[in-house]
Amino acid sequence: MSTFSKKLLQWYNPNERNLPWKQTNDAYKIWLSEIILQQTRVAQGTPYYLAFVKKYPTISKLAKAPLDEILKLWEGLGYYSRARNLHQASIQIMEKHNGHFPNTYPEILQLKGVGKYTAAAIASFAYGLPYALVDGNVYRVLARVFGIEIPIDSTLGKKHFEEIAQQLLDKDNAALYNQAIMDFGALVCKPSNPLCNQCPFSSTCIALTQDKIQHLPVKTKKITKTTRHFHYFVIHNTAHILIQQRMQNDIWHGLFEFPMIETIDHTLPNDTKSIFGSNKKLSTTSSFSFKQELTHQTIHAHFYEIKLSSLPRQNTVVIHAIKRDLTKYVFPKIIHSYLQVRLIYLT
DNA sequence: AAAACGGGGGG
DNA sequence: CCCCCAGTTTT
Repeated sequence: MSTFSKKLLQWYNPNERNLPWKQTNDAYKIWLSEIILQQTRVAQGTPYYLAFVKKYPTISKLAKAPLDEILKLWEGLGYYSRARNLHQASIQIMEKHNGHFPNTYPEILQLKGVGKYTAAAIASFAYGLPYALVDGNVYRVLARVFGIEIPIDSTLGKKHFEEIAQQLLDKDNAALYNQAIMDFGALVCKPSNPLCNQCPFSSTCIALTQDKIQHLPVKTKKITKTTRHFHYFVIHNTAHILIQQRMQNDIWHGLFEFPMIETIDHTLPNDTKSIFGSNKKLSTTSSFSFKQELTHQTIHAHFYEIKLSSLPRQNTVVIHAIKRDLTKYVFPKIIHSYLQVRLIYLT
């Protein structure tokens, strides 16, 4: 066992986080937790994990559930393809593995939504298999302790970190080691203001001794943010309201929204009014605007409430939703925010 | 190899 | 305002 592993496990013993998914050896629950926690903070994911385990205690229950129901429980968590993959993978397991969660790394890796990180996590946590996982914590801890300056978002960097991680792994205690390095990254070797005075590696840490903590790990890609304006037409009569489902190749695939147009700024095109003919209630300025910050874009949503005596016909795209049933549909956060404020006035 | 994919928290 | 979070899939 490497000195690094030894020190890490010594730190872990009295300092480990007590998290719900650590209390089980059930590969299904571990898988569930790992999918939920992808690019998601523990505090944000935990209530979703508890809700999913409660509603779908077994792989079979999850596989039998309709996708809509799973998406509804996922609502608000983001990266909704994770919920679709979760559903697909559960069916995969029922059909190809006879309902038993696969217990080898290559088989686990085949599951939809499971990449190298998640496969290593499940393989080690559920079955004690000797696969070192590499997540954001691992990149940070290794980059700092060993002073690795290869960019973590490069192909070469990823490969390099995976090799180092696998080398350092305590293969007889893979689960413990993998848990330990993540807890250590989350509690001590934090992205900003790491607790170097409590760190067992402080005497040898390259980042600390060479004052490179802010500089490590190295990332090269810069995020470009675009601004988008969505104009939503909240068209309703006494009992119904028009909604439609978002298509793929854009954010919020499969989620619902109101009929809309997208423009380059906050103003509605002049000809928009003609779409609604003589309707006087459509103002060219919205009554309600909400902003949503995403990683790669800023979404401005403008809502125009239009009450009609009779609604345009339903078609393959637009659905006449019953107002009272509106909460059964899955909406993006920004629509949800709007509905929280306005639903009571619309019904 | 790069871009897309949500939402929230921290500095 | 920018970065990060128990990353994976698509382009």
